[in-house]
Amino acid sequence: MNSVNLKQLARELNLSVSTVSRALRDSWEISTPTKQRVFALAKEMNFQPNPYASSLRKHRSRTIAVVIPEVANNFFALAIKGIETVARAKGYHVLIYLTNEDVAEEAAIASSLQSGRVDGVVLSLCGSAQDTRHLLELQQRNIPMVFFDRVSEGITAPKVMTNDYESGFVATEHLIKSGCRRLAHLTISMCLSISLKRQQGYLDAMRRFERDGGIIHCGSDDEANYRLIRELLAREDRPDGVFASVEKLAVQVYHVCRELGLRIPEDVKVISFSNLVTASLLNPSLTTIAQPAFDMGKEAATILFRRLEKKYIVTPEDRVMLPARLEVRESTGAGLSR
Amino acid sequence: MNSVNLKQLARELNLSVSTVSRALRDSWEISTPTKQRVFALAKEMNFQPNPYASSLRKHRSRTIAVVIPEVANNFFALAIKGIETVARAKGYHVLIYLTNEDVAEEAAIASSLQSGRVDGVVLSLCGSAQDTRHLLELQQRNIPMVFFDRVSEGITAPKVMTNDYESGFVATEHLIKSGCRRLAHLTISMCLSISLKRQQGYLDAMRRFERDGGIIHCGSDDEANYRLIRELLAREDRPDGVFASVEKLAVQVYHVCRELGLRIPEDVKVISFSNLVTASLLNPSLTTIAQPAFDMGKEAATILFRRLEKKYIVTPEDRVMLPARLEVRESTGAGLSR
DNA sequence: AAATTCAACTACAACGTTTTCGTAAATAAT
DNA sequence: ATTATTTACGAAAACGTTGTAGTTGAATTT
Repeated sequence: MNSVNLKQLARELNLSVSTVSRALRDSWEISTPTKQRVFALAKEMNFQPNPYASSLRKHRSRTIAVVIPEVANNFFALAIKGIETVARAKGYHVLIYLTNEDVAEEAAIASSLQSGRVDGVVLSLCGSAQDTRHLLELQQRNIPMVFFDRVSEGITAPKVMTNDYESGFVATEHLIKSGCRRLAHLTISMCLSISLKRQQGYLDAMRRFERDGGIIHCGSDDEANYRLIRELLAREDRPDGVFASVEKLAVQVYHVCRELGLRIPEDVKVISFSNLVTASLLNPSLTTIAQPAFDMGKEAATILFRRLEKKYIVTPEDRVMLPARLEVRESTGAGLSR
Repeated sequence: MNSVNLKQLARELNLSVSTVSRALRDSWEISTPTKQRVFALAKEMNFQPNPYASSLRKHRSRTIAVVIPEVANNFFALAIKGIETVARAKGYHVLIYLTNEDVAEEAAIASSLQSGRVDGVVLSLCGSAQDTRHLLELQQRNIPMVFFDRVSEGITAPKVMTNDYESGFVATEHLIKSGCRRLAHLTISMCLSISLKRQQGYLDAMRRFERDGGIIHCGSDDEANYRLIRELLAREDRPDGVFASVEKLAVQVYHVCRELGLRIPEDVKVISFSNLVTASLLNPSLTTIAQPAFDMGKEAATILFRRLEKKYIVTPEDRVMLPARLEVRESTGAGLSR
């Protein structure tokens, strides 16, 4: 426990508690010599104001929450880094909550955040069935929220996202232009707007270039996903191009291809949304759509702080779009020389 | 703001604030019918106790801090997941702080934690020069700490670590038995005990098997590291076996080898401490020493909570050792068939 | 019948800050 | 010289919860 408090400082200095408090906040009501005495003693006694007393009194915690589906994923890890960087620069603290892609956990977390523990929330939705009541309740408590990447269309709040539709289109187009005839799209959720947009980009590109192909609906169970992908690639009429909406699925495609003896890119071309640092070192290197994860985190946090400082008014159509980048590599046929 | 509080509940129920408080904590002093009335109304009004008032009064925040060098790294990401899992199960909240491998930032964070904001800290040291005064100060404030992976030898606190010396020895031995004659060890810090232990394992294995080789001291500047590694591998008498102490450096070895046209494992064999999920998919797949990151996080958090519940007495030599696993893959010559 | 115990509640202070409202002395304005 | 203003501080009331120390009225014991 930190036991040095204002009262002790005040006693030692023959001042009142309020004077010491004001002096420490550099109030103009306090004379310079007094301030100096207070600062000196506070430093000497290593005074640290009790954040809970302060939060209680001021109704502000200088703390935000980050709610994400998982952390062992370079995208979210980088986003956290972006958020934490901005937050610490602003003197805020960052609480982290993992939903593990489970809407029930997400709801429990949202509910616990109604207590006023945090001044605001940065979040990315989980992929399981989206009932957003728990988030609406948070919003009704006037706790500002900012979404990033996996946004909710049903909630009026700032959203930081990538150009998912275009990226889905471009990814598909790239597969087609690399010579694929039968495609498959591996998606992670039918509830997330980003998934639907990527999927729509895929479908539109397919129609535009008159190709065939289906959509495989994967979930959060890795083993089930593996079986689905294996089944897909073991079929007689297997696709010769696979577009994975998240890197986890692309990794599984690689494993399945190894197991089935399929060559990438000769037999199957692969492209994926991904922020893997090792994409270029994979065998073969993986063509990716890389999102600016760190910047998305930074941007989301920046918007949140602007809201907290009341310098920001939320409009219904309030979104920032940070574009993803296509990085062409061997898995779609580039530089086949080995 | 959450404006429904005990006072409002009490007024509504014609009870005193203290009775409502006790009823909600299910005290035996309150009759069952009263409790039921209180519970019912609390639920109806969606009452959430103010955590800051409670923390102020009880001198306990039900919050812990996790202080780590970085998050965009599978080891730390998994450790966070382990910590968060245990913490949430215990009803605790997790604050996250990134030191970015900078001891000054680490000190600033430690200092801010002296305020009593958290009940305890789980931490892994940064790799830059270790002056641990800031941590000792935290300890003097009676804030329990538990180290994991990058522990401090100078501080009496529980430590969760891997068998770094043995792993360093085994990794080196594995390179030697794979046919390497000239080795090199890439280390990240001369201040971290884990680095020194891995290095000592390397040195002892070298002496034991009578091989030559040096140690390259890398830092936190990626570009400088790249130059160091490039210089090492461009030399006439370059090593034919490289043991990287962290995955970041192994990835750079791969890049340098590409650039220089060196073949792995034919020209250079590579082994690294790493938790990369894609280790087996790299070109060639990377032989790793994998640490049980998730379990280390869980274990560290578990110990911390035992301390917080006073069910734990710290002894000077208080450490849990979770063994790392050697995963042999192509980068050290296994299964050369492609 | 008086004293004791007990069950079920209430009053109030405390936790450490911040903020509102004063107030005394010093200075300036009239 | 009197009043107004300014400067520099203090007293006390919040913030919402919890713990200690009562206070009832009823049940039990003596």
